[in-house]
Amino acid sequence: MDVSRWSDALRTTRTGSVTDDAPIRDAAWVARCVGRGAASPLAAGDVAALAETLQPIELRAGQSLFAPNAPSSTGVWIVRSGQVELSVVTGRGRVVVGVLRPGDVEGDIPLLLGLALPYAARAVDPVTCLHLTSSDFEGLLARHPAIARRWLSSVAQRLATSHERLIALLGRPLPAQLAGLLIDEADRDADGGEVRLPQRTLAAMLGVARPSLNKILKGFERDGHIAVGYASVRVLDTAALQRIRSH
Amino acid sequence: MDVSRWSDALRTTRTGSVTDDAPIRDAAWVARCVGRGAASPLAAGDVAALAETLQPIELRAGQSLFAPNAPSSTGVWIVRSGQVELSVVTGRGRVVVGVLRPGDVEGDIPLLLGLALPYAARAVDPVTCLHLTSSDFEGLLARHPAIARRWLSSVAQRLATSHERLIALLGRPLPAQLAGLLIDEADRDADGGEVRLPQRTLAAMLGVARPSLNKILKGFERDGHIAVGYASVRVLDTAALQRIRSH
DNA sequence: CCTGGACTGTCAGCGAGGTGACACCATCCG
DNA sequence: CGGATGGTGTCACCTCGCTGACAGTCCAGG
Repeated sequence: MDVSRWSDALRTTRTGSVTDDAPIRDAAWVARCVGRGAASPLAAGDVAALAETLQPIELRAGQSLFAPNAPSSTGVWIVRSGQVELSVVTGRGRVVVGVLRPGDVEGDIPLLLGLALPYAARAVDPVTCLHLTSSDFEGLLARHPAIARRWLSSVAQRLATSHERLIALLGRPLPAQLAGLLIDEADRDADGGEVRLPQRTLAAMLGVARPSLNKILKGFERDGHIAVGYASVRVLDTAALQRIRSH
Repeated sequence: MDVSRWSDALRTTRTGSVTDDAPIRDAAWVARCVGRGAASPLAAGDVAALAETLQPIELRAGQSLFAPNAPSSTGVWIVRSGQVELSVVTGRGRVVVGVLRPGDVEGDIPLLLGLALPYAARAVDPVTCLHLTSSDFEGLLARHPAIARRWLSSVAQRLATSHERLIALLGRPLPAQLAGLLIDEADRDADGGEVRLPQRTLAAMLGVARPSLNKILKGFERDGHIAVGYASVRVLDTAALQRIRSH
């Protein structure tokens, strides 16, 4: 069990060089990733303000970003590399709400609403995050309307994804659910089509027992739709999975 | 089957009186309902701009607001009274994504993202909506930062609700799911504790067969936790349901 | 190189929930 | 007032996925 706090994490220092442009590169990357760009382009000033406030943080595999129902907010996290698992322990075992990939944002909703998140965040593998403190985030939103507008797109996107997930889970047989999950996760993967998560986690994402999931997985593998490896699934035939997804 | 378009609906006219203050009342109501007020209070000018653009629309029970995957957006809907059901027909029957109550907003996400909604919206009972056209909505966001900020809170709230719903559904036995659903829906009800939806709809909200749901419902009724009526469930013992919800 | 911890593969038995069908009741509307 | 529509209550049968367990496999760290 990992009870480490984010404050234990290595907060990388950048005092080495006056001409270090890493902050600007990070800010530009965030500007590309968060929300839809077309709606509201960010001006140079917006990106510069981001660059000033973003703090890179490195996390080891297994380390936790925040605990469930943490009373005070820990600020806003933007994943730069690696995977972060959002999970809840319920009556019957663990449930995974989602897995953050590079470009994903977390921690802004509790700030906007003044509520605590019901789930915990844990690094699945070594992770680099960009971090905003609560006050920096509020300052950015208040002083940079373009950023606020982009953030609106970002949250809207997450809401649409969450709705799609609900639809994909409700009242569908397990093979259809799993096919949908594999398609979505493989699609979000950086290099094409590999889902690097243990079956235990995949099962928790569907709220399902691991043996049940394993049975379906092996079935897919026998039919040549996927290749199952150690803590990894590679999608070979997306079209076939799409057929299965629609029952 | 109802194939009516929203344009068929009665668009109530308000040309009768010069001193008609209904638009202002509606706008003030929207200002109270959409997003968290504390974060960003709306100025008189913001409310006035809302009042100018909000168009009241009446819908009969069963009428549809928009079809699934409608290519062009139909604008933003804010429910003033009545209930609107959001549903998808999947491989195995119908699934209800959510039910809109007074104060709920729909149709803004496709505008913000340029995507179509995968589900259909249908009035469950007679409904009054306030409607914003796409361009009016975009104008409001662009020219009124306070409204944009409030809208951000509104979308964030919906995202938090959607996450909670995922957690409440994943890997939980049906009685726990149903108890959670009844608590949430009764809580959102205007007068305390009655859920005015047919069992068919409740079943579709959980992605479950109606007989299964009926069995659990009757069990709850036998134990005195709820009273089951015609197209309605009254919650009598919230504490008992909460106990069941947590498995 | 070896050992511990985590992940995978599989099984038999069981119970929750799906299926399809049918009788009955409430409400609405002509 | 009487029929149409749609909601409720219930059943027998059967499938799917859960339970708990155990053996095999991978791999990081000492």
